[in-house]
Amino acid sequence: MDGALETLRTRGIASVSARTIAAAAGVNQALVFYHFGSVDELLSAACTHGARQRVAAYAERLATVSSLSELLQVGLELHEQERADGNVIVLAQLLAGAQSEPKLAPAAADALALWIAEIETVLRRVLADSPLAAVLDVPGLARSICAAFIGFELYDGVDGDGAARAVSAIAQLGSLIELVEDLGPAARRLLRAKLRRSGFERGDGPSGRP
Amino acid sequence: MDGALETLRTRGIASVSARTIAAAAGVNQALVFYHFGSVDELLSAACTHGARQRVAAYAERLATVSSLSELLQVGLELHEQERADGNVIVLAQLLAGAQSEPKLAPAAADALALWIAEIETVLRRVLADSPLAAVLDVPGLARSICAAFIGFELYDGVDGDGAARAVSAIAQLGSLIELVEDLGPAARRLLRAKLRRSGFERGDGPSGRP
DNA sequence: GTCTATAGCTGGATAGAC
DNA sequence: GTCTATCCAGCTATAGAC
Repeated sequence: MDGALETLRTRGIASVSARTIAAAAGVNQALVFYHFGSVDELLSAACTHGARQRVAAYAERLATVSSLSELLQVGLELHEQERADGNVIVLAQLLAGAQSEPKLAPAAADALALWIAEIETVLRRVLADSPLAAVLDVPGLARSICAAFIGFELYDGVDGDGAARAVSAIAQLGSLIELVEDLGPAARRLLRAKLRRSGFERGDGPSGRP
Repeated sequence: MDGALETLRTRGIASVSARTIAAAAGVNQALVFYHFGSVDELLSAACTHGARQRVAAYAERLATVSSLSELLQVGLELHEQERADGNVIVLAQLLAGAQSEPKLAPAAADALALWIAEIETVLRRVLADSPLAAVLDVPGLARSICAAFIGFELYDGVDGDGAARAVSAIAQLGSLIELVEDLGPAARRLLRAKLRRSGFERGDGPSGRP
């Protein structure tokens, strides 16, 4: 599985094969089929395994987060770490492969779900005593953050400078959201009205639960 | 080139080959090498061509946009249209391939640059008489939007429901930003101070130009 | 469990007929 | 410009030795 992740990371979904993976792992190609049945199943298992490891590794760090800007800071750290061990890019490669290979889709969705659940937990805690908690769709935001992260890592692969600029712009946006958090109840009512007028007020989520 | 885009869209970067592309185009496989030299060069040319076409097709629509929520609306339309003709997913596949095949990187970066330039123009116009124009990094935001869009489309391929929820959460965020736009100069000063305190104030960009 | 060997296929790329 | 024919490398998957 480590060989599979390494191959996905360094050679991409297009170059992944039983042979390239076996070479990375220093074993024979036939073992892929003996242990996993097919290359797709190995990729699925490896990706789930890798995501579990990485999410667990970040869970401790994320548990200390108590504000949006801190969460943003962890995101920047994760982005930095990606240059070294590239776990998000592995997920991106699996997602790319899953678009046209349905066998890979469940594993990709599951791996993403692990990250989403973690982000959702943090987000809910961070927004707990914020006026935004009642008005924002936290599960939707968690999904957005994870999806966007994938896009940023792919962009970083072809234009590092551009991606760096994109990341810092998002950091600014985060600060902006914190500013809104600190506004009084009048502005908060204005926000709710505006959201409702735009038709974006969600029908499900924490406040709508019976 | 149309055959290349179609193959990239329906079969993904992992299944793209001179043979599969030629079959999609209804021609012989050898023509790929006669006209483009290699599969990678064909993919690069096709992707640039496709991006030019799509950006041009949306330029007219984007020129009518005069607010953030309208821009958001166009984004939602584009996202819907992707289900039918899937141009962004082609870009995502090329980005995935470019991570480990440097020959594809320039084409992927160029295609993205076309979208970024378009979004940047709209963003600058939309924010022209907003207090946010002076404080936000517009080029960085344009890059963020494009990168995030890529991630959303990939996510949509493995979890349509989750992606839909992510998209509507972002729509909420857009409304939130508009709210901030409508705040008075006091809140604006507060925002600037907050950004500066966080160390996120950009050193380059429109306001810093001599 | 791990290896070699092999079948049968698909891949990039070229030569050469038309 | 487009085709057929071809080379050889690499692919998945299996059979069978150890």
